[in-house]
Amino acid sequence: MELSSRYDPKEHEAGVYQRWLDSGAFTPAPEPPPGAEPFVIMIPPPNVTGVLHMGHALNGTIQDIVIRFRRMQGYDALWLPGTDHAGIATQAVVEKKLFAEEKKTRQDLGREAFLEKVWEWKEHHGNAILEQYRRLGASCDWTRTRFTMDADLSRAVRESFLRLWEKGLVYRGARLVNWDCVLQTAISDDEIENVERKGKLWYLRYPIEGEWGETITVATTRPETMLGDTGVAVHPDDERYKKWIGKRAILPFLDRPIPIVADESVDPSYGTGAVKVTPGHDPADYERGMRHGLPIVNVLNKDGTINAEGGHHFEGLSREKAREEVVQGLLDLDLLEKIEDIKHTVPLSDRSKSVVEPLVSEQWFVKMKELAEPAIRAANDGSLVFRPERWKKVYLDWLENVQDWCISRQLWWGHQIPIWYDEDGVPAGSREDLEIGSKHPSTGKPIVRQDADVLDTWASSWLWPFATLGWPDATKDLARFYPTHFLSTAREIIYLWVARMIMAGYEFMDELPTSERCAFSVCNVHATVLDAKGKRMSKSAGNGIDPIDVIEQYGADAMRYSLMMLTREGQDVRLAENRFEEGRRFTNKIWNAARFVMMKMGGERDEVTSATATAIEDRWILSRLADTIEGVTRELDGYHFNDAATRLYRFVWNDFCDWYLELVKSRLEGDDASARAARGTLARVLRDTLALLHPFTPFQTEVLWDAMHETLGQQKEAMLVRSAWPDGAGLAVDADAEREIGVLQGVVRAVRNVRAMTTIGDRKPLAAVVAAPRADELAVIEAAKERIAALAVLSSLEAGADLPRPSGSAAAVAGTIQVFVPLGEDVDTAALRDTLERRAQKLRGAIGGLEKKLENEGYLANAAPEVVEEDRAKLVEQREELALLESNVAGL
RNA sequence: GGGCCAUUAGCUCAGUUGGUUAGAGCGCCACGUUGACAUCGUGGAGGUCAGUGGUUCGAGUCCACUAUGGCCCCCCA
Repeated sequence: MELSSRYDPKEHEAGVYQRWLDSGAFTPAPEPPPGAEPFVIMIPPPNVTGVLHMGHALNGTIQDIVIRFRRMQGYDALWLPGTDHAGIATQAVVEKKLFAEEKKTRQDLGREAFLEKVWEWKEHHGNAILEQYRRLGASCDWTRTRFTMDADLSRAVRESFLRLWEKGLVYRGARLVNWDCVLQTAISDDEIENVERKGKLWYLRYPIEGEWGETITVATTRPETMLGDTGVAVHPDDERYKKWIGKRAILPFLDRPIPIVADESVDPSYGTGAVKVTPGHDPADYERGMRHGLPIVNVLNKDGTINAEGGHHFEGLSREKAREEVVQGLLDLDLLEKIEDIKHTVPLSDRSKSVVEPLVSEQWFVKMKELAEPAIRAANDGSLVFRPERWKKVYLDWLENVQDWCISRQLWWGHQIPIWYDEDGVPAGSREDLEIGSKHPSTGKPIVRQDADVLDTWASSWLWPFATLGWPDATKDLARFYPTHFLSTAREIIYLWVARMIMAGYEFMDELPTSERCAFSVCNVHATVLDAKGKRMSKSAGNGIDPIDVIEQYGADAMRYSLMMLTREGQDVRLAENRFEEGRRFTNKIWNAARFVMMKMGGERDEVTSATATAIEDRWILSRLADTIEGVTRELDGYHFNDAATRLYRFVWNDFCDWYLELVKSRLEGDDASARAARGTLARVLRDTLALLHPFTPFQTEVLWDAMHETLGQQKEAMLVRSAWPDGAGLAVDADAEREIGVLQGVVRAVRNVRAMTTIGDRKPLAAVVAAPRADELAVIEAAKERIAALAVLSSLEAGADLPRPSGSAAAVAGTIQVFVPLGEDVDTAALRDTLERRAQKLRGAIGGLEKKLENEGYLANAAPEVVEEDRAKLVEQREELALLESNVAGL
């Protein structure tokens, strides 16, 4: 195979991905291989309306690395993909489209026809984001792709709802909920964003009944809600108002007498110390109203306009208009005491960005307290581990204070609540659809309607880990792949999704032993991707980087590698587009190193192991490889992606390319034993390196894997995606080799150092003299003479224990070794002296510090003996080095 | 009000249980390269580790407080 000198991802990515698909590499074998443990990841299902953003790219890369690593390790690995129907978001998209194209609303079409439109949209556009995951290289089992509105998942949703209903954990009640007036649905607390805004505090005067001219002043940020007031509350100990407790105020405009009650919850120091009580439109007032038996008056229509309860003056006005009118009206009646400018937080709906109105309405709720208990236990007993660990606290705080979950939504797109009513409104839950007119199962009266609401989207996604495997049926997949092992997600949905999945696992997988019901055992909370200025990337801010653009420009592998180099353990990352250069440079480096190895494979080669290798550089690189395999495996086992990526980077670039390839080049020409061993070593290192890199850069390594087998004339046992993770067989860490190459590197660097400090230049061959007083080091240098000469560009190398410095030479120091290099006529010795003197000065500082430390009795008494020993040895070395440096300066 | 995270080289970030002359990549400077790679090689300059105080023989690392930036929860009618 001819490989171009640059790696061009576009040339390969699509083809490689297709070959993976064709080979079924991502799909677990029908029967698990003997002894293979399952390893399962469930993708956080993106919204069907979604477009891949950097967060997806990051999280997709993390999951793909884990699943590819486990697959190569021999696990029965499954990464199950899918999408979420995303009730509000999807309905909004289709409604918008419908209006833009046909000027129709969903009501114009009616429920059934509208839902057809949504399905139509889903069939056309619903797979876009999954296609984008493929571009990333995601090794999902696409044959198991699920959608939360699929028939089987819908059945699971219905089953779970009815089980909770039958257990009494689902109830219907009139409750204060957060109402989105634009989308006209209830939304949960978790879908609200509180935003600080400038606002006003209006002081309203309410006349006291039967006390001519007396008023009580209340302060409010929402004057229009006074139309729904059913009381005024003051603190029981507030001297100013004690006299009014038990009396009634008269609500302006409506002339409704409302009681003045005493309530501990009122803060006498805020506002006037008197609070209007609007149980229909304020959560705190709702509580107060309940305590004092105050009636609930709802003055808002579902679209946020004032209803008949608000009186004929205001009926039909929008919230904003009503506010103006109320204020003006009070002004006219001289009942507006004053207006203050304040800052306060306003609840906005995540979806519509409109101000959320608390209002009382009939909704379905799930009792959460009981469900939360096992989920709390799971985190405490280690069944569920968070990475980073600190998210455990966030998770527990929420669960320990969890509120009942408002699970109904007034939408059309979603799982309709499986409750039917007879003519008296008696509900019946049913797993099968009940026909209108059929008999109610308990009352026997005709069924007249199904509950019109649908369930919150999370009511399906909390079942994701097992509903996707066939639950409630006892399928083979469910038995084989549940519980799952690794979940990676964004921090925003720890409450919304993560906690609920854990709860659902314990609640619905009750046939399993408790210890196996935790839906997943590791929850990885990945980094948030910020832009170069440290702002969150978001569509609305327009500061996002499109991963597909990055893939087009840099390649998927480069993007993946860059992301792994940049993000560490969930620490937020600032990302500018040029950050992807790093990954591109690295993938190109790998490409060219592999290309070089293959070019040199033109002759015989021998199998080489740490035990059979003789050449020092072969022993060394095999030692480095052994260490790298061990390290990368350990880091990936611990989900330390950044550390694993960094180790690979160092190994490939520094050890292999910068040193090993340079050292081995000259041996590759002939066909002698040395050349055969060199080729064997290269082949071994390349094979294992490609395998280690594969989870990070899957496309490129697969291409090179192919090319390598072709070049080596080997029968390929499998595509890389299905090949075994390197086990280090025949490799061992070789401390002697590492030390010896260290000596060699020191001498080479010393020569390069002199060249760089002078104007000698890198190409002029030099006759170097090396003084190495230590016998072991001298032996290494003698043995590696030719290699050192090649790397340092030397015409000759004379080495001895105590060689004198040739006149007219400069010296560089590597530990106790001195390297003398002849200086040309034109070398500026003064500048050289300055540089050396600066180094000597730095070293003197270090030595001074060490000396002081070693004279310190406290240190000697308290520090670990080996630490002290190390410092002593270091001091000796540094003194020697300094002495050498000083003599060099003097000898210039 | 409560909590979490960050602050280390011009930029983006490492620095594992307290003990190296505090590191990497980019950028910068110098030198080099028609045989794997200019998406390259070699070397160099550049940091009072946000501040103050404490614990300790010893603090980038542990504790307290402060400052700046960011995030989350609960609240004020």
